[in-house]
Amino acid sequence: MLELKGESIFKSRAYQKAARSIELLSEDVDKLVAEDRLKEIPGVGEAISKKLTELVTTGHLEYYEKLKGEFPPGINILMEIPGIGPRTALLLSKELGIADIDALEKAIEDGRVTALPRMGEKTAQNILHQIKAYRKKKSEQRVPLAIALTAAEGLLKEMSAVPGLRRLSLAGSLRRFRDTIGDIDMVGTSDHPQKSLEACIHLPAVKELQEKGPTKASVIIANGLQIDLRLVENDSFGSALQYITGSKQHNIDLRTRAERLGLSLSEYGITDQAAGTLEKFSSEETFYLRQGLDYIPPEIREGQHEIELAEQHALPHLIELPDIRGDLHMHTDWSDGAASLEDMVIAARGRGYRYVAVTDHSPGLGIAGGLTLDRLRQQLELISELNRKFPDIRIFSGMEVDIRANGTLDVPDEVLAKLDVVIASVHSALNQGREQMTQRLISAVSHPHVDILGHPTCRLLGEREPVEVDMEAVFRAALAHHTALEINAMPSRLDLKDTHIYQARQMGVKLIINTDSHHPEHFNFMRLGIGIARRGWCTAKDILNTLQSNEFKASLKS
DNA sequence: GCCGTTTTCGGCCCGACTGTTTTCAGTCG
Repeated sequence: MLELKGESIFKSRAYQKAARSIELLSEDVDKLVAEDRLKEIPGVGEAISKKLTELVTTGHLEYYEKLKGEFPPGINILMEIPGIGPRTALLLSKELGIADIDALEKAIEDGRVTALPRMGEKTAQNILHQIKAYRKKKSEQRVPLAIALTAAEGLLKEMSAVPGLRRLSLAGSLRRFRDTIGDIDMVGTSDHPQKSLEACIHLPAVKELQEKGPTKASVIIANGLQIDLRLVENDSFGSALQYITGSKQHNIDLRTRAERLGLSLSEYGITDQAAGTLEKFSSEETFYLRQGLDYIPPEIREGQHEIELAEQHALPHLIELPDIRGDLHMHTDWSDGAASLEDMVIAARGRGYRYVAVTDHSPGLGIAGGLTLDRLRQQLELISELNRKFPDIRIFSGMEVDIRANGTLDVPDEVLAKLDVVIASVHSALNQGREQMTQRLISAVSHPHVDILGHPTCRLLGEREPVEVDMEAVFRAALAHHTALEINAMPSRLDLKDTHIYQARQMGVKLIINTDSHHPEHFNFMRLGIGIARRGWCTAKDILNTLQSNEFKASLKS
């Protein structure tokens, strides 16, 4: 609305910057308001801090309501259509009185839109097309990371056969391992960019062409995902990959800093502004190095304080997949898993793990074939037997115990005491209020036999919102009782999420990355867990299952 | 509206693609 009003573009940009900072915050805004610390948020100054305070304390913002009153209704809705920005929205509203998408569709169909200045037939048809896509997309929204990753890797394979293509990499939010993905960005180099691009848009996977220029094309693939492909000269691959990987805020911070050094950054390289010369970079490492910065891993390029630390050579060494020595959450055909206990152990062993925990469901989850205590005793015998059979991997006994609505566990203490690893998780009564849920999780992590809190917020990406809970209070309790919090790497969960991981790690809470495997193939999910742990700035020492077997056992509470 | 080893005023990342005009505005990432 500020843009429509003709206010300085930098004013609306300031609000956007502040909004992004708040999204990345690991603390509650409410808390910062209460403690009068809003101005610590980058991009929040006097004015925005006042407005945030009003919004948080009253649930209402006078400034916003007043602003809204100055415009015809529906302008914001029009701007949700790709291709319609503030100028076009205002034009449509002022000239034709259009206030919603249906009216816009009608106006295009009867030719009123084409009659406007700078609006031709093609523009009108494009908007019509975008309206259809928008209506479809509204129900789909962003796609979970794993789905986009699988699609992207399939596509990379197909593209490796395209003639002329040399280097090719994923970029954008997918490369940064964000938990949900809007579209898939790729960067490549080619000896014949035009020809290669042409070949790419005709790949079997491509369903629809969005746009295509000499160096860039956008297509839609079969599952509805949009792919943006950019081709550059081989010499510029490093700067292009960096630029397209983002994030937006990271790039703005980087370029602002470069400006002070007399340098101008673009996807083509670095221009020395005094000399007017362009220097090209074929790798990201040299691109960062030229600016006096250490290499910054994609997962933490979010415009927090990564540039400052890269400048001081003080970035942490983030955890990597080979650091993981065991997986402590899996299900077998004793409950709802798909494979036998032995096959699951063999799969874990095949990945080079030194230890695993067998954690089938407890009796409370009848629906998931939860183990009766009698069956558990039988399983413990089998585990002893397999421990003798496979001396090169330690098999811990365990259970994923259900946290009842009142915070108690559905397995007696004397049984839990016999197990090596106890995970406690919420599976029911997910709609409890914040107070009650917080108390429930605190009871669980405070329990003397609970080693790990499983999938703490119970979210399912694109399906179910996280439970209402004061995570910081849960972190404090976990810290006090030496209970680890799980980073559940199942594609649909990724729970804890990145900002929670960041906060928990800073507080000193121990974390553990588990796949919650129900099938031997599921152990592959570990790399997703690693990705979001890296987004939370985790090093190997922040994650318990990087420890050696004996050290790991010793680190557990029980 | 924010922010400061150039600054409390005057800057604010930079370029591609489309469509409609004939040199560029609007939008997007």
